[in-house]
Amino acid sequence: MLRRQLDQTLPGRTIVAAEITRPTMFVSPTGLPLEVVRGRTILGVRRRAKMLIFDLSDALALLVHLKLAGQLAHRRGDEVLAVGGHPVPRCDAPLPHRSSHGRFDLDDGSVLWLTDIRVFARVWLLPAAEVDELLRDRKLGLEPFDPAFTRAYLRQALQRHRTLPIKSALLEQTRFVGLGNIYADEALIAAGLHPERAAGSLGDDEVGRLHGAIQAVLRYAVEHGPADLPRGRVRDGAEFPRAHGRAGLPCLTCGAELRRIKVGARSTDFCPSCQPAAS
DNA sequence: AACTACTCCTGGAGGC
DNA sequence: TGCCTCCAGGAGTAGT
Repeated sequence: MLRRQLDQTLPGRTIVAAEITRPTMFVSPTGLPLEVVRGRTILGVRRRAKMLIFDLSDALALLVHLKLAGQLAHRRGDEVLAVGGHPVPRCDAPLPHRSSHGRFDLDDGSVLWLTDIRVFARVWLLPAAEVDELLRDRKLGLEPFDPAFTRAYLRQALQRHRTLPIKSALLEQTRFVGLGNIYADEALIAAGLHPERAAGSLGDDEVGRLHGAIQAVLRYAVEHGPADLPRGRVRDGAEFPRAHGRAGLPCLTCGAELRRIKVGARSTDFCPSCQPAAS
């Protein structure tokens, strides 16, 4: 969603100034200073797993990982051209926010803002030729819409984590990528699987349900934007979030009260009725 | 190789 | 209203 928006508004724009005020947020593996992006043109915006890749002219690239609270907003004055990531600050809030730690000024007067209230987001600057190596080092698994991500692949991936809770296995990025804490909960409630089930204990039909749920959740996220709304509110007509952030509220399917537990130190919301401990 | 615990940060929510 | 405490959460790393 965010990548699609940015890939509509940014290509062709030239960076006239760039600043990242938090040193920890900027990573330059080859020592290139951020200033070298000045005068470079943005050619396109790609995505690999949870990394956004901005291809620049002169064989440079910027990589951005928003982590858990990062937000990118492309603005021209008060006009919002593109926005995505964490919901704080609100998409129509005046920028810079006090947590706006990065800005890229573009040749048409618009600005790409990076705001992160937790300061966990990272921006890498490196030669384009080294992007693949950086991504390879992260040992990322398959994209869930890769044709190779089949039910059989998922079953095999889960078998490698026999005793690990299924919720924890879904967050592991080395077999397949894209699910964070929220979407993992959403995939599990859609598949009707208890988050503490052992990953290796799923039957073929359960793996099939999970496979479909993972793709459905991520397809919805790509088309409609993040499920991350404050306090579990559900957008009018929206399918998500059905689980995450809704502990104590009634299940949208059966009306039972959703529960919150910790799985692998991660907050996990689920429906005790729709997601039984064993099937 | 699989798994757990710890770390990084600080805005915002909730308690009183 | 305002001060205080605690929670969230991706992923790298060290240790078992």
